[in-house]
Amino acid sequence: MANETNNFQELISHCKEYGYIFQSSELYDGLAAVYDYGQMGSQLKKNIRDYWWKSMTQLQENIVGIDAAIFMHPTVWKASGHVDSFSDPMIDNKDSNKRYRVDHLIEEYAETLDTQARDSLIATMEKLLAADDMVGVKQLIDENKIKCSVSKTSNWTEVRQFNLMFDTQIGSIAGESDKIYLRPETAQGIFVNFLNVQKTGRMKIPFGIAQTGKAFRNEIVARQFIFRMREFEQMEMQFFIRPGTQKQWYDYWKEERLKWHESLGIPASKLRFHDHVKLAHYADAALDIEFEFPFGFKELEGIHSRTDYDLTRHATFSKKKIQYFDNELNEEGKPFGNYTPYVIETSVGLDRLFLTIMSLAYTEEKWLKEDGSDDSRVVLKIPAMIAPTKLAILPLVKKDGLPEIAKELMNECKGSFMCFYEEKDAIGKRYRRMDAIGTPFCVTIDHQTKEDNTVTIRYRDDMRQERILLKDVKKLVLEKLI
RNA sequence: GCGGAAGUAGCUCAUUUGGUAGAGCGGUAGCCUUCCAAGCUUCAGGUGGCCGGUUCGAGCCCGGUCUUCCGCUCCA
Repeated sequence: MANETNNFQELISHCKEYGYIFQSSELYDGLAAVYDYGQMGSQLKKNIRDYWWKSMTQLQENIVGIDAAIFMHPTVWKASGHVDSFSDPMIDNKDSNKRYRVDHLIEEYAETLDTQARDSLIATMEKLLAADDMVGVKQLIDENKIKCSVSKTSNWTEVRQFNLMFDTQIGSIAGESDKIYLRPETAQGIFVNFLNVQKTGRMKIPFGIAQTGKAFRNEIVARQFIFRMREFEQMEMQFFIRPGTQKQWYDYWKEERLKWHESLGIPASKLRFHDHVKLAHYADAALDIEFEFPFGFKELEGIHSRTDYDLTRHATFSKKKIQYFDNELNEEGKPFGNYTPYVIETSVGLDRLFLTIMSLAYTEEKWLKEDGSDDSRVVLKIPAMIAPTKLAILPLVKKDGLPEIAKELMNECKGSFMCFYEEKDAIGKRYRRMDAIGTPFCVTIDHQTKEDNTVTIRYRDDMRQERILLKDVKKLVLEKLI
């Protein structure tokens, strides 16, 4: 095509206009950083999820899937480290508008004091933080006249606790003991089920457990459309391995996952690895697979070498033994024996992958018609394999028996893939509508169909048309969906 | 969370000092039967984001609030 453009703002509008994504509760002016998937979007999202699920379970002989609940025992999040490290007390300076983590602010100030005063201050701070005494922490800042490094003033807001986990109550009596969290990651559902799956599935290491599902984070700033939402869906797999082999498996999954993204039609030039410099508390290696979004290279999937951190922590907190007996023989001819498996995690953001697919698919095309006038279209070049609607069935006119033939074809195909029937408006207009929602194939039944049982199939991406036998339509579409 | 900007029909936008809110596209129903949106006719969409204030009168002025965008901050 002569002219193609790709614009993020246009994409967002398009997603709404054609039923892909709506803002949550839009009727009530919306809810920040929460979005709903519409009639087209939910199907595309499902198709992406299904593709992932198939490639991670059905096509893998040593990976099985589970579906753990969102609600989990509160101690899970103590064991995982989220209760302690997922919340930060913050304070803002009203003059410079600079925000500080309170502990960092006080520690920085403490560095300027002599040893004795410093240790005393830090100890006081830690005591107050441990007791969640935010008023006391604020007093401590005031008493020490700690100043902002930018504005040099002590004009502070109150200390506020930003816990990234949402909580709610379970049971009929509200109280601290009933507080449960909405999971901030799906991974823990797999770790706490490690023994269940390993034993009932008679799994042998190395093996993996896959899962897709919602997770929730109370992000302070959530932006960039569905890139960072408060409620989002993860597709992740935890791969359990023998200690010492983590480097090898980390490298294996890193390459496998990159290849997988490329299999979805994502160009290699728009994907890259980004190694984490600062590692999370549980990891001994971590990287992101980044995609070049319209707003820059950002994380699409994380690959983490989580060591035995999670299983060990759950063993400690639950006071249960979480180990695996490895019957395979080592170099000395003896079984590897009992150990706590190491874990390689692959975790994709389904919503981010959705955004990736859409930002690649969204295309505005302009060209000159034969008579010299302008023509244009907006087309979603979603890979046929995951497109929400696969085939549009269009009688050229709505009389002369053409709709009857079309409906017969509809009945033949709709059991095998998503079809769309439309008999209104000029054929060109209908093609444009199908372009806009990303339907890869359109079949038009015309008067010639009645004579020789052929139809026109029209391809979305290049608008090419060819004449095929009516009876071959279903087979041809099915072939193109692989 | 802070600062800046914005919010009028599904979309893109008008409404020149405050005086009854319009158009194009899109949608609907029909005509026409045409293989790439373009003809004709019909109809339906807005308490001007929401709440309050000033005023005889507010889409327009003021305050608050919600949402979005940009920058900062944050993102175990």
